[in-house]
Amino acid sequence: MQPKIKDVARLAGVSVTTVSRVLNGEKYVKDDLKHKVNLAIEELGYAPSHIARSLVRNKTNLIGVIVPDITSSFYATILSSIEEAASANDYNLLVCNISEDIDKEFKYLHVFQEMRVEGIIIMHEKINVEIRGFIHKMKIPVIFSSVKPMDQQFVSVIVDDYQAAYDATVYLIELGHEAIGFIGGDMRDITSGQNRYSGYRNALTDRGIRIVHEHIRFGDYKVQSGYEQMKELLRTNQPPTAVFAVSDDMAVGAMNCIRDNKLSVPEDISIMGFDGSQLTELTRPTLTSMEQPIHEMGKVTMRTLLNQVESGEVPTGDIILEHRLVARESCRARDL
Amino acid sequence: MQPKIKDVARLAGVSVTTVSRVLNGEKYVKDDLKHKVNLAIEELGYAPSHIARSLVRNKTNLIGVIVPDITSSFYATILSSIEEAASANDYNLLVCNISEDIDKEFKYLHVFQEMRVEGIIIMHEKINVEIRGFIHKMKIPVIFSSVKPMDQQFVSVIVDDYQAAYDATVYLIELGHEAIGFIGGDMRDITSGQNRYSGYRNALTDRGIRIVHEHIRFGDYKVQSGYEQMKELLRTNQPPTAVFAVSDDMAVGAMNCIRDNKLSVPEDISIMGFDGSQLTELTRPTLTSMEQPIHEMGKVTMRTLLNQVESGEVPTGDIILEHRLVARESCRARDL
DNA sequence: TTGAAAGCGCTAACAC
DNA sequence: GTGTTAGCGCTTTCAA
Repeated sequence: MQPKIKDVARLAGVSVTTVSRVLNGEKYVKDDLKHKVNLAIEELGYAPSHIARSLVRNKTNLIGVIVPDITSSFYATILSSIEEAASANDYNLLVCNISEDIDKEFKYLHVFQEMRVEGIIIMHEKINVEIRGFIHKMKIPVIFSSVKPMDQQFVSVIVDDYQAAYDATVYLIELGHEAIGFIGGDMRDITSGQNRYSGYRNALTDRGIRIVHEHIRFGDYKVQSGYEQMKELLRTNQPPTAVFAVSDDMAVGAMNCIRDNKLSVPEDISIMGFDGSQLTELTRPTLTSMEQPIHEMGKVTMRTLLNQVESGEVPTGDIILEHRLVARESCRARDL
Repeated sequence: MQPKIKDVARLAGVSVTTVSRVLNGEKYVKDDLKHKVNLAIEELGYAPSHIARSLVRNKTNLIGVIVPDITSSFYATILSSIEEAASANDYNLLVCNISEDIDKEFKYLHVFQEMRVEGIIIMHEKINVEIRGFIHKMKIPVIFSSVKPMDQQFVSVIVDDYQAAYDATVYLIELGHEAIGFIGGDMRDITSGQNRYSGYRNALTDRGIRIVHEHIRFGDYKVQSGYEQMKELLRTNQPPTAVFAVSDDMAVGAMNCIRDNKLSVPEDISIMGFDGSQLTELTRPTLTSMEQPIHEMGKVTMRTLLNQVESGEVPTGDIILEHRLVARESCRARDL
């Protein structure tokens, strides 16, 4: 059994209050007593119980995080900067990795509530009615990072998906491409999926390029689906000369598919990714990508949430971060 | 303020004891009372405070995890299976991502102690004397996953690094390679680094192949260092025809370096990785790798730790999992 | 079957 | 400056 404050008090020959005082760095403790107490603490290897403290202070310093897939470089990077910001502010992270498992998300939200976490970060937008309702009832500050659920009540830290996709498409157009394929995300993803798709379409339309339905496919953001959707694009009568995949993972899948079919990136087909994950620099050719400021996204998410937790200020709306196209080797001007 | 058990009791017209009983699924509660209580719980949106429970039950259901780098696919994958196992057993994870920052590790161990976590998983072997001492004093079950610190007192879930490296090297030898380069891990890594290095050396020696010092380099397990060390290997008088990198990340760096120098894998140089991370399937050519059973490693780690937590059984020694060479495209027989 | 009350380890009035 | 004591929200004897 761990030593308690009482044990320290006894050993130091003072009251528990005094021990509590030195523990919490209060003044009004004579130096010699303070010294005795510290000695006792040291000797016993005493560490105050966060549990008991939380109970009386009504404060847990816990933040719950729900990640859809921690093995994805994109989410792992956001998570790492979230963790960094949390740690710097003396908050700890309760992490839940829900791999597509909505039930698990629901279960964890309950756990978060029981744990009395002070805030929740969700990086996942497929929340159903049940979950939506539960979140509202919980009355714990919730913030979405890198995703935006349909519910206008929630605040998200995101990029302007529409504009980012628009810009990415324009970039390909300006490289001379006209047959530009699209590998979108799940269209049930209420916002990112749809907004990126609209950005792509409008960019084409605005530049007077006809939309070819055959060239539009949808995956699930993962490598494998990029591979499969690319396979379909290659099967079309007139395969595109450039493809915009709305995640780097899918872009990598697409590149691999192209290569496995004895074609080359970017010689035969240019590939544009989305996210700016670590993969962009790992592939050969390196991947041109419409990047989200991943690291900043984590930081801003945490900062905004903690601000709400500590000062009660509810953000007035979504926080839009700047997207940025980083040109690497996977896209090039179309041969004319 | 969240509703408390008292509120539920009042609303249901029973005592707190009764509420507690239905909360904990005890018998000896008449059905109608049980029903009333559940109604009150529902109406108030009541969730029992895990904090208060922990205090009285002296049980937190918390496991602390220290990951060196969550953005690495290898650790992320272990972490995800650890999380899965934890969740399945109703434990929650407090995650700390220490990026090389030993102070942060120390800080987190303190936090873990204050939080009264019931067990700690560490995936990092560079523990210093101070940390070692602290861990021993803490008296919380600690288990190392995928790494083995020098201290014999700790138990690790690992593969046989020596044998795995030996087998990987033999594989390359049997493909006809003699000039086999080695990109090792940090040799200050007391065990994995050294054991893999010994495995490599002994395999060569046992097969009567001379060890070429120029062909031996050391990185830090990350992509970038693989790239740089490969650059050095290419600069040698007689570059190797095969290279064994002791992490997939370094292997990918090495492959990229080779490609950036207008050479081909495996035509000019074969590359062998280590770990079996997701990268192996993402690269082109795909990466032959001496794989650790990553997923199982997480599961076994958690299972062993929970067993110790719940039954007090201390594992008698390290738990060695099977390594497995998975041949893909990056290695091939040397042209003679 | 049910309830009263003690106590988990700590903090924070309040009193001295 | 220091100590006494009443809770924080729950579980768990013990008694009824």
